[in-house]
Amino acid sequence: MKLQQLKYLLAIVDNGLNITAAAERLYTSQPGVSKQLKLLEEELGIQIFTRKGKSLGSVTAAGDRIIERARVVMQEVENIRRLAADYYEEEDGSLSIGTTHTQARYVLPGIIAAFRKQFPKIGLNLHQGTSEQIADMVAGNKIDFAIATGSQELFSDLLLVPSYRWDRSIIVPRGHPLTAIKRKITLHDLVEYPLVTYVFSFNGESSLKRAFADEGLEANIGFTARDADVIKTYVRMGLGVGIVASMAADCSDREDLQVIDAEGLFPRSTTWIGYRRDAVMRRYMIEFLHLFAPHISAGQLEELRKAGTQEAIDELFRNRKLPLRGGCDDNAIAAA
Amino acid sequence: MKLQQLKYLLAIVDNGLNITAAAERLYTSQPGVSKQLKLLEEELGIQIFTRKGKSLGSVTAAGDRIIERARVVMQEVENIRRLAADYYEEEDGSLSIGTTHTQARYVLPGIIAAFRKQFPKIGLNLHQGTSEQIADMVAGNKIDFAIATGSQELFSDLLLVPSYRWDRSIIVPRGHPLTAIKRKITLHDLVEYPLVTYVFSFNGESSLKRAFADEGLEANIGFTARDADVIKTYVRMGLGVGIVASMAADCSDREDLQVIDAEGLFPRSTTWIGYRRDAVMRRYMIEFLHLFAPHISAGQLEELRKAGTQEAIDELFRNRKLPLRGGCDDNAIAAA
DNA sequence: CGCGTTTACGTCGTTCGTAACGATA
DNA sequence: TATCGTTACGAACGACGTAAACGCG
Repeated sequence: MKLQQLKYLLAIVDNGLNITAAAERLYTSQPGVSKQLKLLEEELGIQIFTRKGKSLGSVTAAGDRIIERARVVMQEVENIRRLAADYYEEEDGSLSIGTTHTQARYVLPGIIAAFRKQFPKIGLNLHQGTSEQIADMVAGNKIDFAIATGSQELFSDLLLVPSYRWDRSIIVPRGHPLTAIKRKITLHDLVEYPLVTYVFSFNGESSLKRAFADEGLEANIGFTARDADVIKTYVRMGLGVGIVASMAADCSDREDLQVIDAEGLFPRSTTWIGYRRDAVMRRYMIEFLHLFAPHISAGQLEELRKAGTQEAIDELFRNRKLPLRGGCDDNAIAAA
Repeated sequence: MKLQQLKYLLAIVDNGLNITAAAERLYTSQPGVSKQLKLLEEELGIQIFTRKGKSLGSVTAAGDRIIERARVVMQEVENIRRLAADYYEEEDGSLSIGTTHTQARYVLPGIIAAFRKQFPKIGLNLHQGTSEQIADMVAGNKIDFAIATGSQELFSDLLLVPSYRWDRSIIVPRGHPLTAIKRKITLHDLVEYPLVTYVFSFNGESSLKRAFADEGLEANIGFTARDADVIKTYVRMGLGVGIVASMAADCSDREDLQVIDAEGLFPRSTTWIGYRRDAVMRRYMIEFLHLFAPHISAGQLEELRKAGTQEAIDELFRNRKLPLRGGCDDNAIAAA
């Protein structure tokens, strides 16, 4: 058995049991891949795939379990490489992050700037998508870190570190009637206007709807969009009252928009950062984690590295107060 | 990186950083091993070992972590082989068991006979030793199953399945004064005579001593030995009153010895069988587990296989009554 | 000088890519 | 006939073993 054979095997699986496609992905010849698969199957004495004529049909039961193990092997081999690169003080490497628009646009810029400064030679890839899409990236081993809010159930392969909490903010054009209200805004005030907010994801971003329902009200959702920038555009056009994550209520918006704090109106959300439980983290990855969640001490980071189970992490953060992220000011601080 | 390089690396480590010895163990030439190590270090860009002149001095910090990972890789490769062999219905394989004398001599014979009958072509290796020695066998990956009583703390690498419980028996030569006592024997009766029993292992077989101490008595330990056969020999010679595991109070002894039940006099012991948490079990291994612990149903065996944590197993057996193993009769039944 | 490692080198087995062939829809 | 996998074969590469050199105690 050779590592290459396992690599080829996984490539075949990940390319829909198409050897030709796998060979291309591997930058090698198709007969070579075919032959190595055959050798592997011969050595093991079993069929990993069923054959339909000459083509590969499906994965056998034995194949399934072997593929599972092969992935562990390749992951550990990758871990050995990472360990070595890290001890070598290798300045080579790359960091791939899967996250949502809000994080990518409003939270990460400052953090990434700091990271860049510290590790100028480390490549950075920002993959943007919905929670579901990020989960797919995790499954395909495309990203080192996932950053999202809620949807924890989609990420059972990852260890999730709660990072900060946030409220929503209400944004309206300057001079909007809501700005004339001197007392704290209530949900009753809001139902008077069409709301412009995020598209509800499949899992349950409907916490917004529920907040209204809990007071016996029905929200008047006028328009939903995937990201805060789009929402703001439509708010500027007078389509309604925007409700976005506070982080998205940027300083620069305040020229033509007014931001109204909505603390307490809606449940607080928690944003987490997750990493594969079985992957070794290189130094720069731990540093990134630290930049993103600076409330975690170096000692705790070390504990996290060893933890290995979500329960251990949850225990670490039980009764722990997470930082609260607001808009304008926080981002200014982070960028400095 | 090649699997062979990792294999060589581990062989070097397991042979005290002696490349020559490692090469012999691997049935290959010494320069070959040396070269592959060098190639691996070159590829990784780090030193795994420090050098004292030309000899290997010690393992570097990076090396330590790499070796750890390499062991996982090799274990998973072995697992792939096992899976394949199992699906192939391969009748090849071997089963190595590490256990104590009492099990090897009095409990396992019947079980192994049954196993042999079912899997005549599977090689069987019985390694006998103290708990500590068995723990070493586990560390060196020499055995598939460990069977012992107590000393759980030595086997954190294994998943331990509680299998049965047992009491001690008192054995005396025929006509011994103790046999004249018609009521149930008490510890007070026993302190009158020198006792012949097991050597106390380091961890705490002193449960026997404690049983006496709890009643304010001091046992008169006349002689200790490692196994019941030796103890019985000395009891026959009239050196004292023997206290052994009930399983060791064999039918055949009853010609010249008398066995007195000591149930309740001493705390009950639990014998467990353990296996590596990260190793795939072949079918015959699961079958052996079933033979040894027949109170576990097929469904539970499947659960055990998936469990992976000691907590899950403990949960499975919480409030579960384990079989109680006596002497003569039980063994006769098992052998049948 | 003995022990253990590395270097050198010839041999042999393996892998790889190209090209041709076979099978399937 | 287009697509995909296998077989065939020569070239290049890599692993292995022997022999010899090197370094350390």
